Amino acid sequence: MEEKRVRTRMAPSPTGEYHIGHIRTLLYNWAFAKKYNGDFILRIEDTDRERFVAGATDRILEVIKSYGLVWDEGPQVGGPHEPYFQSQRLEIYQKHAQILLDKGAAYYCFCTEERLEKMREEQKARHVVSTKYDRLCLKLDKSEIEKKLKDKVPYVIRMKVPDNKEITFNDLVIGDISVPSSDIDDQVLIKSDGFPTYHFAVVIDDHLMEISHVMRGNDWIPSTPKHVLLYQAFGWDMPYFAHIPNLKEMGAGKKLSKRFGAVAAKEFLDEGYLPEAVLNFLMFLGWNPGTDKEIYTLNEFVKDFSIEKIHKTDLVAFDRNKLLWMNSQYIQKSQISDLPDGKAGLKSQIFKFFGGKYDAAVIEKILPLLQTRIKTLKEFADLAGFFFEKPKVDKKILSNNWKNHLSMAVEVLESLEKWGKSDIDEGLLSAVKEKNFKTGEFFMDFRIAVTGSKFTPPINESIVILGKYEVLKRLKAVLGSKSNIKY
RNA sequence: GGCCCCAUCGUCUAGAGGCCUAGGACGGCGGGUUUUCAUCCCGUAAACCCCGGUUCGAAUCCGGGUGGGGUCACCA
Repeated sequence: MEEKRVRTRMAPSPTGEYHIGHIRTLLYNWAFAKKYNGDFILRIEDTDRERFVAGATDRILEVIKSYGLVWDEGPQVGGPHEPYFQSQRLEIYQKHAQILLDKGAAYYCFCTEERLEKMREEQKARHVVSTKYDRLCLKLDKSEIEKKLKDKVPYVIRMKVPDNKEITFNDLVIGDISVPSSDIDDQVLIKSDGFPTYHFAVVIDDHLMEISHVMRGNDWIPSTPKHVLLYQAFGWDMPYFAHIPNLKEMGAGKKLSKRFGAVAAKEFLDEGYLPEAVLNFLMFLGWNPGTDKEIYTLNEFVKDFSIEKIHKTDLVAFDRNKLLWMNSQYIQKSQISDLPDGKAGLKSQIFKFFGGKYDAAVIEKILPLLQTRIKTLKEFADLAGFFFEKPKVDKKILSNNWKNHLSMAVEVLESLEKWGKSDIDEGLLSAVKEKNFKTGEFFMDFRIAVTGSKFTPPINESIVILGKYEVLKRLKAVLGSKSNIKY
């Protein structure tokens, strides 16, 4: 038997911002295709004209690219199965609906939404276990149908679900799943606006685009039987299905919620997370190599990823704490300068993140002091602000002895001939000893006077970069405003 | 409610009948290094949902219960 070429896909709907969970699913699909030298296809499922959001497609495409993931076929790049927008494939769906109609596997339905609503209410009132279409229009004979069609009565096309059939399919991560056909509604295939429903379009496109593996969130499990039925009605081979655990918020709640932080894929980037770090974090949400290795590049992931290793579980918590840790790992290990291959170093990333607000040369100089202290790019501003602008100093947080401390610092630093770290260390430390200051207390006052903060990078190393003139200016400014106080 | 799926530390997970006194990582706690904050290092607490069965032996297999989740649209 010939093995099918591996082709996976991700099919976003342009109904809003791209969710971080979608990036995770996309990543798995992408990696699986790459692992087997297959193709990863991107398809836009824009069949819902009511929820359609203008510009959403472009934004989705942008985010995916900003995470460094690329598709082999799809929008912008094209491919052998164009078009990749479902809204441009309407005739294809119509044609296939006709095939099913001819086979008796589908039928016209002229019921109005009002009637369907009423029908469901009645079913509920009678405590029917699960509401389903009552197949009223299945009783229509040919002439009635033709007349309604001729009169342009709005209609949908429904799938005719076989009676008393056990629908079984194999899921690569879950195993065999089977559902009685009596539990499945006569699904709408073509909506009254002529557009296909998701269930119909997805099956046709996956088949036509020769998708070999369908990997998606496990919330799709209940609708997979509908798809199976469609494959069978057409007489097509089914792709392999693999349903992966969905993401949930830590603690209370289920879905990821804005209440707990970023949700949209783009937000994480805006908050100063590195794409590689987010991806690395995402890899482990439902998958594990079975070793202790946790830091993974994309290439390593492609190599080690396998569907067998996907965790067979229901929900996976999105631990923002661990993401933060992961990001800090990547920041710490980042090269500061740009790499020879053109990959942006930490310096460039920070420069870009803040839109050029901070001078790149200064960023480069101070980064060694900050690399172990920032967990996101955004935090750079909090910790490094004093390098770029004069801080506000709250004198209330200084020690009682602050004036003596700062006066000594001015005296010592002013007399320094060389402005190296060891010169500063030695000068200050010996003076501290000589004057019998408490080392910690002195340096804290000194730190606050120069930076305005109690938590900073190493102070002596910082002032080396800040420069003698600037440091003395800051010390004198703090002293000066209080110099009229005499003891 | 019907149907479907799931069940190991707080979290992500390792674990495919004996290697489990259940391992790793994040987080927590304690300590060390340190002029602050971090980093780094060391240590520590913390889990097999319950009940039956199979077996010489079960976190691992089977059954039931309980709990959680998903889904039941002319949305995807």
